[in-house]
Amino acid sequence: MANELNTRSQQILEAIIEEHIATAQPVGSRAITARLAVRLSPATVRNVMAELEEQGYLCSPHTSSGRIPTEQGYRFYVDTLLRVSGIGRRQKDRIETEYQWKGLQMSELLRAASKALSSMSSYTGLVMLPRLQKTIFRHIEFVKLSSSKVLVVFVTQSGLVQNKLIEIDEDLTAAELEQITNYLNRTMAGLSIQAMQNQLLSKMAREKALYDRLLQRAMRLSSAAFAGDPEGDVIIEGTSLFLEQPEFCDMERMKRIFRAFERKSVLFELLDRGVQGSGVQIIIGSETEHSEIAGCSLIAASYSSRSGSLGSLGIIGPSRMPYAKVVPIVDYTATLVSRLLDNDSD
Amino acid sequence: MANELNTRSQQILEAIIEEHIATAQPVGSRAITARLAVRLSPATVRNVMAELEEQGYLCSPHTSSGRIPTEQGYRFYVDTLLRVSGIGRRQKDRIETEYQWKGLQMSELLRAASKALSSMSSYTGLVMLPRLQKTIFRHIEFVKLSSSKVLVVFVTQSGLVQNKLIEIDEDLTAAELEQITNYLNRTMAGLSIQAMQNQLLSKMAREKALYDRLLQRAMRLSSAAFAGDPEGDVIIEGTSLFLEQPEFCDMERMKRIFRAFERKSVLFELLDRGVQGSGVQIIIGSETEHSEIAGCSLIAASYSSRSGSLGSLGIIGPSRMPYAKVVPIVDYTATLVSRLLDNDSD
DNA sequence: GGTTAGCACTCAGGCGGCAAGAGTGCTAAA
DNA sequence: TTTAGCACTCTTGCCGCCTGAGTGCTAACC
Repeated sequence: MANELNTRSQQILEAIIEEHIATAQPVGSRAITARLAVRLSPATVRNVMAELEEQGYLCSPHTSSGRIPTEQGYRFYVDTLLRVSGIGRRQKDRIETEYQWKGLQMSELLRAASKALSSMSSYTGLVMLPRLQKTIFRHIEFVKLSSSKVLVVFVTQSGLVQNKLIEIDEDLTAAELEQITNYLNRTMAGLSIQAMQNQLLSKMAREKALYDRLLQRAMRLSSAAFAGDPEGDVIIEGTSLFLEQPEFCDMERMKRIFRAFERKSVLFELLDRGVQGSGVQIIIGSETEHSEIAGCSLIAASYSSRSGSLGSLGIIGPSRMPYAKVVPIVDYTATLVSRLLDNDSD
Repeated sequence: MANELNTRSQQILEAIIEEHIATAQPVGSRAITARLAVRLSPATVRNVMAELEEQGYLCSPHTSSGRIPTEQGYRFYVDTLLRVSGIGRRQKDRIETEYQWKGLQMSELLRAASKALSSMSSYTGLVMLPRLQKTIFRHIEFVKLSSSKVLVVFVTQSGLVQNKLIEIDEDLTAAELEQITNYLNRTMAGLSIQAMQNQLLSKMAREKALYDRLLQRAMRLSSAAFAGDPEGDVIIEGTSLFLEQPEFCDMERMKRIFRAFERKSVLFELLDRGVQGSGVQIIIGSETEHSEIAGCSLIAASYSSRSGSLGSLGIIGPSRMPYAKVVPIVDYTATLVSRLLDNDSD
């Protein structure tokens, strides 16, 4: 099978996909002739469509209805036909002015980003919280709440604030806590949480009978503080927009999707894939490898701060999605978030 | 119109409502005769049903289909027919063992409660976060992040941890911050956040030209810290369960409900009504005064800690809801949460 | 007077047939 | 290689029909 598509086939495929994106209906040969720059008869278009179906780019829901793109079709479209322009000035302005970005804590900033993604794109916005493990330690503080409870607050380089309640079995004076605080802040600043944990553990192992009682306590306290990094969280906004999509009028499918949203782990895993890569990543349909969200696509881009890549954000919607419109939104939001986090981290 | 219902009418109304709750279908006279303890003919039941319709407790979707309860019907059922038993041992055990309740911070605890409510009831679980204003101040801590940024962490009596980033225009040394911290913790402990704010404001006004420069700074810093209590948040779990309800097969309605969930303010307002009251409150249909969630009912109970009522929690679902099963779940969860918060606050 | 049997009536929902419309595949001509 | 023409397919909406569930009413019954 000659898998090369000539220019005309590509143009027709593009027209079909864009028409389908616009109408959500199977598209017939006639509609394409109207869309195409060159003048072609429906019959010719039909011949090409038959080829495209042969080659797996299209399929028809039943004999004699129009064609709809397959996943392979979308993939080809996204990879080679899609021309992504930069984001428009007006959209850029809208993102920047419609949301309050300044003076937010990281978690609020990320929520605002998710909302912005959703409302700008009319799809569901997703932002994964940074994996704590990978973030850079900046500051720790212990707040004694009672004789057996201590609140640990730590702040990462990029401004993520995490707090955790830990139980202690021995009473510590405020002065001792302060000493421990100072020790940790002095020795651990600049390390990633992961490196810090490793260091703490190895120190504890190495110096089992730790001569310095205070140090010993510091070790124990802080390793308790960092134990159990909560599994990745995802901020989801605009789920109701999913219900707007005509292709999800099937309640059963809708239920599966919403259940996946609730569990979040699926979405986290998908977004996590986008963290490494640069630029906008597009995952189409079964490429997600999760049948719950069959027929959905995810557009993701990673955001970072000076200290490196932190996580990724994006949107999820039906595979029939106006990629040309949506990709710049995701792209710009990611860079905006990165920029804001950089500003915040000093 | 003699609005008094005699015993038999009540029994029949009860049977109709319970049958409808079980089947989600309009119920006919025949089905009722089977359900009823006393032996009655369908014709008799029909007569009574006609009366009940006359009086506004029932209505029929169209001539010659069974009857369904009106809101007034549900209201009567809930007020006078419903016999709520205590929670069963098995359910109690399930709530307590299926979730990790110990050693959680308040926000995690409340999320666990929302999940538990949802999974126990098979409806959507709701928990409102305490209004910060009403909670009792316990401890404040300032963490200096840079020359212009300070992280304020404060803890309430019941263990709610709140942090906020504030910008400062003058540099403060660590020692100064500590002095301010100590001052605030000493003078403000035990006050409600609201009282504290008032006190701060009045102090600032009274002593405009404050002689003590440090005190002046303390005032400014802390009033910035407490400014802008975020409007009430609600933890929602199990929204996908809403899709399971046969009465919401209508996409339009579903969309409206999900939009309300996203905005949260509607739910917060409803839960807030439940804060004052004691015991379980039931809000049915249009009593919610929000058309977006027409046909829904909310079951709520307030939770509290030693320092007083904090907020409320509950579930939301279609008005056709097994109240007898659901009310004890909400009730028990509220007392469980209250108990756990009490344990935590020492 | 309350209760019941009987009966006519109503209405939703399912099913089959029918026509229209959209779209295809194929063939033959340009 | 493209196109016009044509037969064919399949969905969709519509109409009418029937069935079943359920009602309201009336008249008989206890």
